[in-house]
Amino acid sequence: MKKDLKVGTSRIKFYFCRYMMKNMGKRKVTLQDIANAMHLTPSAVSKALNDHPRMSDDTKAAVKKMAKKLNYKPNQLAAALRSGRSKLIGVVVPAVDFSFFSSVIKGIEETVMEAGYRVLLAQSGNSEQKEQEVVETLLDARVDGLIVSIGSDIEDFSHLQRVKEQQIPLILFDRVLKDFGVSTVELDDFKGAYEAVTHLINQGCRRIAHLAGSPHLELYANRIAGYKAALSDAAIAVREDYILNSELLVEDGRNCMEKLLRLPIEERPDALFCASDFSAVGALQILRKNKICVPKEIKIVGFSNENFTLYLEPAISTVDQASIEMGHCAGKLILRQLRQESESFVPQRVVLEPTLIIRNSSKSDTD
Amino acid sequence: MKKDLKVGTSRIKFYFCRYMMKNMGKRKVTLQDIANAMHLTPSAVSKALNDHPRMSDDTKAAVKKMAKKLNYKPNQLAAALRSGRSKLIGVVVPAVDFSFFSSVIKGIEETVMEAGYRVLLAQSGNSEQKEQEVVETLLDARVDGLIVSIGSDIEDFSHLQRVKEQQIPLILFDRVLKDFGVSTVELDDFKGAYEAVTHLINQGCRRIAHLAGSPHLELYANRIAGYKAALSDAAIAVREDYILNSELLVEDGRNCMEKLLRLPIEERPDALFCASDFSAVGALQILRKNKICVPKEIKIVGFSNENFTLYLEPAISTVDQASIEMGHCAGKLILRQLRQESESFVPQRVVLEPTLIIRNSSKSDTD
DNA sequence: GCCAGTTGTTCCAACGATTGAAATAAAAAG
DNA sequence: CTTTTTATTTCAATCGTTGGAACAACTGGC
Repeated sequence: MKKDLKVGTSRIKFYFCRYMMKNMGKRKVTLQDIANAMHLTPSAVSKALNDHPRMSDDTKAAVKKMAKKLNYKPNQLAAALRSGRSKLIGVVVPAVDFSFFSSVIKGIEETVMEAGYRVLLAQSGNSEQKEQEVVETLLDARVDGLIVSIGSDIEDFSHLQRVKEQQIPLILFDRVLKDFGVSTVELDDFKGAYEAVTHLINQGCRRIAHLAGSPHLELYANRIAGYKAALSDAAIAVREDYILNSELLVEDGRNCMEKLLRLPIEERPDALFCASDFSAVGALQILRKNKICVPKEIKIVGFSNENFTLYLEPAISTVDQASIEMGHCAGKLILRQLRQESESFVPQRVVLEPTLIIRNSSKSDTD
Repeated sequence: MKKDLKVGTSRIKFYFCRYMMKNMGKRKVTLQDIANAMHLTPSAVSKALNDHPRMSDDTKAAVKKMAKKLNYKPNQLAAALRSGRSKLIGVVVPAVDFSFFSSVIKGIEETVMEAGYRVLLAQSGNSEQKEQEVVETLLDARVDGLIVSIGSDIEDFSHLQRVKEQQIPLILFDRVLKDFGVSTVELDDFKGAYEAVTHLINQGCRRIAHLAGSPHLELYANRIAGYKAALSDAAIAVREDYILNSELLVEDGRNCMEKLLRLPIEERPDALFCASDFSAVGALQILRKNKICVPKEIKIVGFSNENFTLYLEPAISTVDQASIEMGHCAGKLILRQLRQESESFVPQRVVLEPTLIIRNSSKSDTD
C-alpha cells in the first residue's frame, strides 16, 4: 500500500497487458498474476481473498477488486490438492434414469451446490462389482463425501466399510444399513403402507391384498408390516395368501392379479395395496381386461407417486416418497458432517413422512 | 540403486513402518512411499506406472507389484493439477429429473466412465442466470469438457461462447445452436414427425391436427415441418387452424383438444399428432370425458416415448428419441475431441434416427 | 578406442494454491 | 530515544504428480 504507490500505474499497465496477451491464448489468471499486478506476494493475495483475519481490510478490498478486474478464478484443483478438500460430493445410485433416483439427485445437487460443492455422479447398475468399482473411483477422485443408495442385490458392504474407515463422510438413503454407524435418510415405509391400507379400509374394503416386494429388503418388509398393522388395528384378519411377493414390475403386477382372480369369487379381494406403482399398473391392466371396474369392484393404491399414476384412467392413488426432499436432507446431512470435526460425529437418522395421495382408483363415491 | 543399497533394509523397514503407522490414521499412499520402499525416485515410479517407453519392463513389473501391495491409489487431484487434465466431464441439463435428460445422463455416464472420465453434474433449471452460473462453476472445477443441453428459455449464449474461446471441448445435445462451430447430437425431429404423420395417413386419417411446441425452438419447428411435409406428400392440404402451439404440458393438451372439439363436427380432426406425450395425455383425457373413442374416432400419436405412454388405455403410439443412445453419442464425441489435438478439430453433427412406436392409440384395426 | 546412439534412471522444476512461522513496519509504551 | 507490542506481509514449505533435461552405462560402427 505504500511503496507501491510511487511505482505507479505504468507497472500495473505492463502486467495487465501481459495478462491480456497471454489470456488471448487460453491461459488462466493465477494468484501470481494478481500479486504481480499489485506488487504483493501470492500468499498475501490468497489470504486477502480468503478473508484471513490478519490481513488489512484495505488490501482485502483492493485485491478483491483486482481479482474481479482480471477475472480471476481460483484453480479448484490446486486448492483441493493443497487443502485436502476437493469440494466434490460423490453420489452413487443404481441408475440415474429411475424417476425416484433422478429426483433425489436433483435435491442433492440443489442443496450442495448452494454450499459450493459439486456432484460427481456414478451408477452402480445394481451390480455388486460395479458398485464397489464406482465407490473406488469416487474415492480416487478424492471426494469430500459420499451419498449412496445401495443397490438392491448387494450383500457385501466392504466397500462402504472402507469409506467409513477412511473417515469420509457417508450418507445412505432409501436402502440403508441398520446399525452401520452412518447417517441415513429413509422414508417411513411402515407409515406409508399403514395409511394407504387404512384409507382402503375407510373406503369400506375388507379383503385387501398386498402386492409386496422382496421381504428381505427392509424397505419392503416395512411396507408389509404397515399393511399388516393397519389390518390388525381394524380387526381384520391377515390372510397370508393375500400377500404376493414379487419384483414389483408391471408384469409381476399382471401375474399377481391373475393369481388373485383365480380365487373363489367370494374370496376375491375388494382392494389392492401395491408396493410399487408399476405393479399397480399391471394389476389395473388385468382388471380392465376382465372388465372388472376400478374402483367400484376393486380399489387400488400404489406406491412411489410415479408421474404416470396421474394420467391413468382411473388415476391411481399412491404414496408419495418425498424424493426431492430426500435429496435435500441427504445434502444437508453431508454438509453438516463436512463442517463439523469428525470426533464429535454422531450418526443421524432422518425418517421422512410419506404422503398419501388419494385419486379415483380408491374412491368409493366416484363420479 | 547405488548409494541407497548400503543403507540397507533397515531403511526400507523404517519407511514401511512409517507408512503403516500413518495409514492407520488415514493417510494415503503416495508415489513417494512406493519410491522409498523400492529405493527409486517418485518420478521413476510414476513413469513405471504410466508405462513410460523408456522404463525397463522389470522395473515396471516390480513397481506395479509394490503399488498393488501398498494399495496405492494415485491422487487424481495432483495428477490433474500437474497434467492439466482433470478427467472430469461437466454435464449441464435443465433438470436431472426429466426422464429424457436422466436417460441421456445415464448414457453419458456409461460411456465416459469406460474411458476413465467422471461426470460432474449441474442443473440449469431453464434459467439463463443459473445456466451461466453452473457453466462457470464447472469451468472453475477445471472440467476437461462440457456437455450441455441448453435450457429452453435461454437467449444469451455468451457463456457457451466463453467455453469455446477457452478451447474446452463442448458438445451440445437435444437443443443445439446452429452454426456455432461445436459438435452436436440431435434427433431427426423432422423425420420423426414425418413418419408419425405418414403412419396416421396410412391408417386412413385425412384431418390430422398437430399439437405443436413453440416454433421458435428449432426442434419444434422441425416437427412442424415434418408434419407439413408428410401432409403435402400425401396431397393433403395443410390447415393452419389444425396447428395449435403451446408449451405442450398436460394442461395444454387438454386446452387444445377442447378447442379442436369446438370445430364443426365435419371439420373435427380424425387424428392428432402431438409434439409431446404429455400433451397427448391431456388430449386423451378430454376425449375420454367427451366419450370420443380412441383410436376409433380419433387416433393419437405422441412424441418422446415417455414410460407412461405404454401404461395408458389405449397405449399411446409415440416417437422414441433414442435418449440413452444420445448420451452414448455425446460421450463418444467428447472423448474423441479430448483425444485429438485441437487444431485438427472439425465439429461433428450427429443426427439420431427416431423410432416410431405404434401402439393401440393409432391402430385402425384394434381388437 | 573414440564418437554416436540407445536405454534406464535420476534430477529438478513446475502445476497453483494454502498455511504457519518469521520478518518487517508502524504504533505504543516506558 | 530505546523497547515492547501489534498489525501486516513475506517466506518457504507443502500437497502428489508429471515430464523434460541430464546423466550414466551400455552397444555397436568404423
